[in-house]
Amino acid sequence: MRATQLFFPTLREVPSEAEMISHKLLLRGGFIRRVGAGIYDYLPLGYRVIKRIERIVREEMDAQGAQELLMPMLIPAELYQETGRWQEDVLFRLKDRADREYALGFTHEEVITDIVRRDVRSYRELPLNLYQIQTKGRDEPRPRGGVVRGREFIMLDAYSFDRSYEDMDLAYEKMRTAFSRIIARCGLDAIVVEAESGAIGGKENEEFMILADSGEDTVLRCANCGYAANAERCEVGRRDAGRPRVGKQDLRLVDTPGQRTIEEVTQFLGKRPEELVKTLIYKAGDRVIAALVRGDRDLNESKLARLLEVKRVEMADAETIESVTGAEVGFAGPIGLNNVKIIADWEVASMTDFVVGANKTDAHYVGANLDRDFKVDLWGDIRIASEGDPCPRCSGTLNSLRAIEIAHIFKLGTLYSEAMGAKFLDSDGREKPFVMGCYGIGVSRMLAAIPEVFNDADGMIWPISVAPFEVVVLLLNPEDDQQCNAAARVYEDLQLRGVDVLLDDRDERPGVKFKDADLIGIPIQVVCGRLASEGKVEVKLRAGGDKEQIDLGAAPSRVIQLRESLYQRLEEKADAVSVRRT
RNA sequence: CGGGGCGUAGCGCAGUUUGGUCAGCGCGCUAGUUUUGGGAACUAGAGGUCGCGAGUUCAAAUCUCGCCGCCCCGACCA
Repeated sequence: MRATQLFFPTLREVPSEAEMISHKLLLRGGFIRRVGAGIYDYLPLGYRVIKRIERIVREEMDAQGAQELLMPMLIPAELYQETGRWQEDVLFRLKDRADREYALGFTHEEVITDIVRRDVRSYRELPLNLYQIQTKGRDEPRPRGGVVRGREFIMLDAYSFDRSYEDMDLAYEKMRTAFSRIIARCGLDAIVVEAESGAIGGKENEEFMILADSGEDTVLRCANCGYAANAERCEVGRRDAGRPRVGKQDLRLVDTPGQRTIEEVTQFLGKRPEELVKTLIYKAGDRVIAALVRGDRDLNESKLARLLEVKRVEMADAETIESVTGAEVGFAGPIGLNNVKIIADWEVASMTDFVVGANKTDAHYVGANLDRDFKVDLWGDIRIASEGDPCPRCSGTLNSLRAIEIAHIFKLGTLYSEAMGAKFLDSDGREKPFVMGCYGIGVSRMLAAIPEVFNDADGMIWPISVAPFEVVVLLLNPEDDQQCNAAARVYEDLQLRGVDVLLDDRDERPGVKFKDADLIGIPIQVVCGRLASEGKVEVKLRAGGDKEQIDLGAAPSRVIQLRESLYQRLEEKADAVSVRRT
């Protein structure tokens, strides 16, 4: 491809819409443009990267025996209604001229299950793994970071169908391998963490996380044993619990007029947040409960819901809180709270002489102690894990890291097949629901995650496997015949040898070409400049290293050698992650 | 949905406090000349419903009200 034929509008200045590094660079490099909030164009360079990522995805999915198909993105309401997901608030809903309802597909469990329930009858047709690469629509509450979280995005979604949980586990492991290899071949290092399953459901699930300070997610990892989990899910180890020490202080009621928040109360009483116990009133199904965590901690609603064996819990409204506590919001406490169940985080068990709300407007208790002043009905791990917390698996501590979630895999079991009546006849002559798994990778998110990790002050640095071009030939002065001839020769030779090469033949000054080449991050650069008069060109890696001066005739072979070694490195990386456990 | 910020030429911004002297600057773009190893110089140009609507006023980018859009933080989230 000649640069004079290529549409890649680069920008010298960063559009003010961008905050994340990858977003700025993708805009500046002419890879993407914004159409609306969370809606983007993929310009030629960006789309080239997308296509190369998709190709890697297809190769690895096919290698694991998965088959590609394509489902609609316009989904009749009835399908989502079958499983109750028509209520999901991320759904983009629309109506046709006859007032029939549809949604844009946001994930396709119902659609794929519908395919399989119609046409798969026997265990002999299993296992089955079907995937698609498709644009999804989700009415995200807050799109972010350009193509990192769009309301429309390209995703690989795969679905496995098996006759048993054992077979599902095998399918899951295969997808785990495929995903690990895909991510490695794209040059990235992922850590696999335990996660919440959210709107997809199912029990076991893992996310593939790319470490990046700008990431939206927090991962906690134990350096000692390797346990890693999304902060939404992460368990907290229990230390020193179950043996409440006796406090020294008597219980005292103190006036705290208008002091409601932890910050206000600590300031007013001259205490630290760790000396308070927060009492949160929640609705769990039709019950109201009180949950206790240390003042500086956050409650994890998913953990609380699991402990109480309900689907979800939600904060009680002001009216409920007032009727339960007999006080205005901001003064709830466990003492004298008789008609609701009290659930406490393990950590509270080791606290003494703490501050709690008094269930009386404008008052708190100080010197509160367990058992003596109130009883806890149920203990559990109900807080959000954070930096420095004890590891739940060993004696180590957890470190907190920021990350971008690039993929998520789920063991669904029979969640969808039962809801939708998708059954097959097993070898024992019985009808059974399919045992399913589902697996997603954010393809367009990968377009952002890669330069988020690989960049420098001059721009992006694409791994060769996904680069928009493998090589760029910089013709510095298109009016110099020797330079032109050298550039044409290298360009044509590389093309003949199957290299994806861009020739910068634009009528621009050398500085512009160097800057653009660096910005768009093509991994191998060949410079045809002054040295052409001596029959030489320069070859350089974008990622760094010296410029090599090479005889014109030898240049294409040298480029191909470099190219092969770059691919080699990525292959080795993929092999390393696919043998390392699963 | 809560909090904060922004909206003036393709991009980045000044001007808004104190209404008039206000349609400006840099980059980019067009033409010409010179230039050609890290975002060239000069000359001459093109380009704007100042987000939209209503109002106040002799006069509105500037003041008032309403609306729309976008970004960031939080909530939420595959």
